[in-house]
Amino acid sequence: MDASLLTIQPNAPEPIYRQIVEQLRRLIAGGQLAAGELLPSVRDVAGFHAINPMTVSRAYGLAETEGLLERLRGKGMAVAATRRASQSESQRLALLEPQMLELARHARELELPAEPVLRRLTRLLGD
Amino acid sequence: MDASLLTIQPNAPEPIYRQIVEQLRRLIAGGQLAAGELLPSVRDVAGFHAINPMTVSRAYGLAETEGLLERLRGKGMAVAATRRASQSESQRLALLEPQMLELARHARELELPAEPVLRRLTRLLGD
DNA sequence: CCATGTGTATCAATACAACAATACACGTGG
DNA sequence: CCACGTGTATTGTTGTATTGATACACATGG
Repeated sequence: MDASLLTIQPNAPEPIYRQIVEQLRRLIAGGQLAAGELLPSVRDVAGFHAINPMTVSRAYGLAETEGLLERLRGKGMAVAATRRASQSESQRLALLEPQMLELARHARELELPAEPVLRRLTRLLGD
Repeated sequence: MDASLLTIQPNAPEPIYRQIVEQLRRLIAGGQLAAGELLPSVRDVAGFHAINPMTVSRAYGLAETEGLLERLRGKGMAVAATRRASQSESQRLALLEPQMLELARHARELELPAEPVLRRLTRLLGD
């Protein structure tokens, strides 16, 4: 994996270390990061995105606690071996549930019917 | 309008004052809050939701700066008269755009095809 | 007139995120 | 062997944000 594959928005309200963790969670669940695959070093990621190495380290540490990554001493961090394959579609869909719930609530507050929302999302999902 | 119509989650990462502002923006855009309608006082909202009155005041102040509300001295805050009617459907849809973009990005990271996402959202939108 | 209800200015307390600069322990690989 | 590359613990600083407690100015309305 290359450091450029991570999307980081330094100005977002979401803290950087959490952006990284949640992005890793999705990339692993979706199978874009295979089990055993080596991640870029904290210094690589920090250098590429012009952020502090300790911020990346914090993200990696949390991801390890969560069971997403594992430490290979002397090598770096790798996708945990327990993540043998990408999760089922329904499991991955469940990860989107909170966000979809919030979107539905906002649409309701805007008095928006389902149809235009779905139409716009169809385009955005590239279908 | 009644203080109970506002949904507030004190434990959410999103700060309370911003939850209020954005909710007002949508309720006004959707027409659920008509122009001229009087809002509940800061102390009413604060008391009902067990939060600090200053937090509500801050939200009201921001909403006024944004042109959503206007101050009626001695009366309280009311929906700005300039908001004569609910916005057009496309304008309201535009307010959802950032959230829909983020959802699409996450779905892509999860390698989820459009179909199951749209199917689930169709249910959530109550259609 | 004045008690009551508005919003809010002000100051303080707290928490958090990010950065900076080191230093360290460890394993790899030439 | 040993230079190098891993991640990380530590300490301190900075900036920002959120919330809270208090007191105040103002207009209403009986």
